[in-house]
Amino acid sequence: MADTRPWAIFLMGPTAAGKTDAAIALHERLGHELISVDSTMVYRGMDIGSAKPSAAELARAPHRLIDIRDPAEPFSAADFRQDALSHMRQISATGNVPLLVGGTMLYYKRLIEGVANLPSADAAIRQRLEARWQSQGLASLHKTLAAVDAVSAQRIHPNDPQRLMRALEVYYASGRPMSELWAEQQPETFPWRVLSIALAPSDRSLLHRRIEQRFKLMLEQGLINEVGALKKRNDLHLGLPSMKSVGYRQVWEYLEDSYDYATLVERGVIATRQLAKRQLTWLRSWPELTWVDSQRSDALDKVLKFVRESSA
RNA sequence: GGCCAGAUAGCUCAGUCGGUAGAGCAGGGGAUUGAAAAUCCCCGUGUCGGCGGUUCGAUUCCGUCUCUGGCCA
Repeated sequence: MADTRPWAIFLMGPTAAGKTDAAIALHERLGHELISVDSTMVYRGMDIGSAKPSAAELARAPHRLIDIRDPAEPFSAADFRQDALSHMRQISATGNVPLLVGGTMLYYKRLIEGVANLPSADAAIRQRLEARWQSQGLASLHKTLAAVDAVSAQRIHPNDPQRLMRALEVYYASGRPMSELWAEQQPETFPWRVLSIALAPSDRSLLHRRIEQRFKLMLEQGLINEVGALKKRNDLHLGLPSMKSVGYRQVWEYLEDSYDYATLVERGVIATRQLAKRQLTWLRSWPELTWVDSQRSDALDKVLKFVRESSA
């Protein structure tokens, strides 16, 4: 039976591979409407370090889900899913094609596969768990989890504070083990036919060079002032997801005199390389993915041609 | 020029009372359900600076040379 679902395009790839330029080209040439899939570009005032499209670019090619949160506010994969689905429905209803572009791979994953019916983050519970971690150690958290949710305790590594605390948070907030709530999640058919494209350089050392150039460019463009302004607000701190972002965290530490300028450059570049590596790990196992080598001079044409032919 | 301290993994260094060596960082691979640009797991052969000597055996001890710091002239 023919697949009658509307098309959606996922334009994925590691940081610094040229996704934004390709998305703008697709918007201008084929009329696709853009939805950002990026956990850092959602924050207002975080422009340079997140490599957010410029105001001029956004005017030419509007991106949804950019600048939708203050850096002090939380944003989650579940929030993303809800927002993205709503925008995708709107776009498809007008007969247009939603083009999702960005490098936050978990967001794509949860968008397609759905999320379990879990309680959302609870600051009070997290604070309590954090305090217990500090006073009694991680092993104690793992032991507690094993008592209330053996399945999750088995799955989560005892050294992984974030996931241990999340599993316990779910238990305390809902009174039920996270593994049970996961098991109740209904498998669903994603209401779009997805064309997945990975834009990435075939040569890792080239990606590393681009990452270094781009981080230095961000510093020239005023990244330190950008972070300085956020720091001056006094309500932000390194514990927030926004301030843990690549580049922001390192500049923050530099501004606190944790290290000198040369070290800032080194750490920023390293953190970005490691991010790119994790993004590539996601991509390698992504089903039905078409790779386009971003270092080819005709990479943009390749993407356009592929999209035109595949989703016609 | 003299004296002293170094020279070991891509980097910083530990170590071998003589039996060919291991941490951190970097790098690579993987996981990934309301923090995900986060968080976590796995992966360590390298003329132990060169050349001689002693020794069954030298990266380790001795000599010498080279280089790099520091101090003295």
